[in-house]
Amino acid sequence: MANDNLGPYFALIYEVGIINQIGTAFLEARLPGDLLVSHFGVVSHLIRVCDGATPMELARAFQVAKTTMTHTLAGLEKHGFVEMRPNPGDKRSKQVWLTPAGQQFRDDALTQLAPLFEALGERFSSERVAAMLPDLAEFRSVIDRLRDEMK
Amino acid sequence: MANDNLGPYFALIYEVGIINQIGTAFLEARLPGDLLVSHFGVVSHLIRVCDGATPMELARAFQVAKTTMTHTLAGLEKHGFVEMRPNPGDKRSKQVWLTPAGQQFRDDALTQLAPLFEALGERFSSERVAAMLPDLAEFRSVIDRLRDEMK
DNA sequence: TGTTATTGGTGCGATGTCGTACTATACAGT
DNA sequence: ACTGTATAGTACGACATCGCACCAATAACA
Repeated sequence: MANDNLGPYFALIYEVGIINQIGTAFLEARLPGDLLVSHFGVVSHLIRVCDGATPMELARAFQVAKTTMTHTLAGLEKHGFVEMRPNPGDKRSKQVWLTPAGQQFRDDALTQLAPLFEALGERFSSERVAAMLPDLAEFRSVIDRLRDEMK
Repeated sequence: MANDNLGPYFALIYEVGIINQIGTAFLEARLPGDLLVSHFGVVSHLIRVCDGATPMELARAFQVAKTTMTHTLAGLEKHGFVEMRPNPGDKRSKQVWLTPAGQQFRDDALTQLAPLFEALGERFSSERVAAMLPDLAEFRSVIDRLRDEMK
């Protein structure tokens, strides 16, 4: 592959980086003071994917170091949004369970975010976004596997 | 807009976050020890877009805080990859100019990265990536403007 | 069963990023 | 010209993330 074809890959990395920056800043500006997108992400994952996940499962889901997830979970626990219980199937491990306060936090955040997505939807429809997702997800899956193989 | 349509937006943020994580880790693993993707990005920008850019232009291009760009540029300067000169048109400002060593750094990095993109290209063609770019760029542009308006 | 390698989680130090405050310069309105 | 406001860059402190080292528990295997 000649260097002339590298352009698109770098352009993708660039766009993804910028969107991530703006998106994170956008969301965090509408989240209660000391809560970050990472906190919101974990709570959402517990609701949408599976409650009672282990810290390692969460770290893998968000592709962050396990120490980072420990830190994020400690913050959520301090706010009383999650509860750490021992994992009945593995004494090394734990399970992360959402509390009612955690549910409430997510509901409130969604309410705060609603007007933002309202405005966004008028300029870039959710259908268009949905149409972009399969390719993005496949690309993510490809580099994810590539990463494991080159480990 | 009902909440059922929020899904795609969150999914996009999620995918973008993961791709950013994996992509950054991937690139950084192949960059000389203490150089980061942010350094590579700045040098690339100076080559591809415009040499002699001001720190603020760079900060805006990558959507990072200006203090972050100061830090990144200090690193590049310490390595002798860029040179800071006074901006002839504005005494508050500076200009960032690439040195031959900076050029060399970028060439070397691209060489290191080549096999990676080789492997990637076999599984996800640069044409497919190129096809994704217009929508991503437009989405980026939309949220960028939205951000300014809500400032 | 005993030994070794692997995995889940945490403590710790290093560092990248950010927000705030500050200085110097530029610009706008009078 | 003068005065208030905005902008470019930096210093500093706060903190999120990471890699490394470590321990406990599990898995692999002889």
